[in-house]
Amino acid sequence: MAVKIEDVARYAGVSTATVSRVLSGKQHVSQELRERVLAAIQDLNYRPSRVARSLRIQRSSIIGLIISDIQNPFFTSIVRAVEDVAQRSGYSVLLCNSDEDTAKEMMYIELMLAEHVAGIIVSPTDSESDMYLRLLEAGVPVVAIDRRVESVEIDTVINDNVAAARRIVEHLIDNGHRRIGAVIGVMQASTGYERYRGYRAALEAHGLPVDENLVRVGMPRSHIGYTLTKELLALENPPTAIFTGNNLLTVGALRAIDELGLCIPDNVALAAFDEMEWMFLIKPAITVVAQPTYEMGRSAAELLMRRIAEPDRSPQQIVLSAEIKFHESSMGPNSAYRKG
Amino acid sequence: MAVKIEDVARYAGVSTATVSRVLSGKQHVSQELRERVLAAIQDLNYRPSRVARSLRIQRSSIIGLIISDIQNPFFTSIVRAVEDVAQRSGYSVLLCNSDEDTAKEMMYIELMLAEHVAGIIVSPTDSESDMYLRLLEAGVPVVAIDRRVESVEIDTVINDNVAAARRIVEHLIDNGHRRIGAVIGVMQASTGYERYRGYRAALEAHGLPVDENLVRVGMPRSHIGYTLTKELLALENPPTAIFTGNNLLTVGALRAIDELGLCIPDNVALAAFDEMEWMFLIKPAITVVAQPTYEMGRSAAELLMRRIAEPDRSPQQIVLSAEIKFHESSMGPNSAYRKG
DNA sequence: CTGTTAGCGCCTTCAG
DNA sequence: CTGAAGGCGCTAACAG
Repeated sequence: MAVKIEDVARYAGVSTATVSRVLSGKQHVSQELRERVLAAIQDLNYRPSRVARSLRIQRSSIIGLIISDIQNPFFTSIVRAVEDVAQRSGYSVLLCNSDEDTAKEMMYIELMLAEHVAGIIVSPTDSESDMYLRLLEAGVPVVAIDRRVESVEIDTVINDNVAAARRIVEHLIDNGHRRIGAVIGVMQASTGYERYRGYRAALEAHGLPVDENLVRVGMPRSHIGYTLTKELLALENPPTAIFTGNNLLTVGALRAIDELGLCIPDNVALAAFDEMEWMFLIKPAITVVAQPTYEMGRSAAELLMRRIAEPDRSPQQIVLSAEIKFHESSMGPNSAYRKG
Repeated sequence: MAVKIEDVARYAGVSTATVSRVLSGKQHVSQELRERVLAAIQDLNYRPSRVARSLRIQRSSIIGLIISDIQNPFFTSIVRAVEDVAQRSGYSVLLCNSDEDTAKEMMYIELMLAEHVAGIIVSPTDSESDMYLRLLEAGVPVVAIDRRVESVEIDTVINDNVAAARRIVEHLIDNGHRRIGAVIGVMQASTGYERYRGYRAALEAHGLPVDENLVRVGMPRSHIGYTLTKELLALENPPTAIFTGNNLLTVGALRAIDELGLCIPDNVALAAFDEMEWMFLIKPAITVVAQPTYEMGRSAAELLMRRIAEPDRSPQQIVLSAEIKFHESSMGPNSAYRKG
């Protein structure tokens, strides 16, 4: 091992500068020398040290990605998208899980600065932190994803949760539902609150009353979804349709409905925020909001690449819209979907 | 920006060596100087460059993780586990998706060597490649995860697929099933083949015939699972139970069963390899093999840490066993689960 | 215990 | 178009 640029230069009978120039391809090198160098690289199986390069040019070929938890299916697509884009542009991805912990997130940011990363994509834990200001001052391109940062103007890519929730609830309304329940995530995360707002907006736009008794809020865990759904369906006058605002809540809702021996959508319709479309695969009768998570990651990564290439542009906010998916047949009046 | 060790040294009135020693904590520094240095670090907000350090010591604080696809739920837990362990030991994780593509995997390995990573965890695409031999020769610790490498003796952490598949099929047999179908992943990946072997072993151990007509093999995609399951259930003499060897295949199988209006487990029992236990959450009547994916990742990462600390030990194979999960009620002697 | 010094491997002016 | 030479920021001998 340890074949370095100097070895290649000596082997090819040129200077290290020439080898470097051939490698970068930025400057002209005579045909002959170029070939000799290329041959030498081949012969010696030379692999330029990215570490040395990073030190020299004061920037690594790594981009940092900070999310709250890779085990959250929502983020896996984002990670994948970021990796795809990064790879295509010659960058690698350093992955960190912040667990919604501000201190951890700060630590990781410090780490990335120490690694001289070319840029950072972060799903911010704290919308008010001044951490991001310091990052910008450090001159590192940063893109926020999925959530807004209030304290600083920063490049951001988010999903239009309000509109998506509104559209899916309107879809239920269009199919004749008048009593629509909601099982949604706690409101402290902006996403939960925004989806609740979308739900309300849909009802109000259609002149339907908002019955707070039909709205159940809880931590996004499947057993919570199960309990809340059972509560809704046990009401004297239960909803004919339920909107679930989160993947895990949907899992629980499905179990509850199954257990009660009810059919979807004949006995009760279900419309869900579903990052993975897994629920949809299993029960096509469910209407889902397919969040453009991959798109979000791609968009964020591409924006970051642009910022790395040309910094000092004014920050940009990209708002993506989600897609509603459902089986035509399963929502019509004569749906044949049966329970076994 | 750009506050370096020299600045700290000057500010504290010491040499860079002293600062370095304080930082590493490896050597003794007088109380007074140590405090002056610490204060200087604080005052100047000094952040040591990991890049320079990596170049100097010829090894970065990064470990590489190569999996086929982070979007595969099986790998997300592994990634998370690796990240947890790495972080605890002061390392970061460089994540790469090989997409089961040998060329891509090789490229990533090259990349990691260029980044001077401290070690690599890889889910090998090709069990016969000599790529890993070259890695070992390069002196970089490597741990294979989830799949074996045949060509080289290498540290490995895998799941006992044969035993797990066998046990879950035996569980079906214990509950009275005699005609058990299998929907499993293609055999080129060691996991698919091993699960098939486990299936056979269970049948043979109980003196049951292996009817190859009841074994369907395909790519691990949900629509394939759907088709294969439909095929099985359309047989003149269909199986009373089905073993699915992969998460996505299970998704498809569930849809097929649902669509045919069949109940689990009354009409047809389902036993599945299920990394996420999602199927289980949705339909508790399914018996699942809960693979210890997080454990696998943790185990692999810890092994790697050990190898980084003390290389030149003879390779080790760690085989983890999976856990069978099912609802007592649905499997008990009086349960509807029993056949006939 | 502390300071001096010589690189780690590469890029990039600056001369030629 | 090419080569020589000086760091990038840090660590690890080696002296003192």
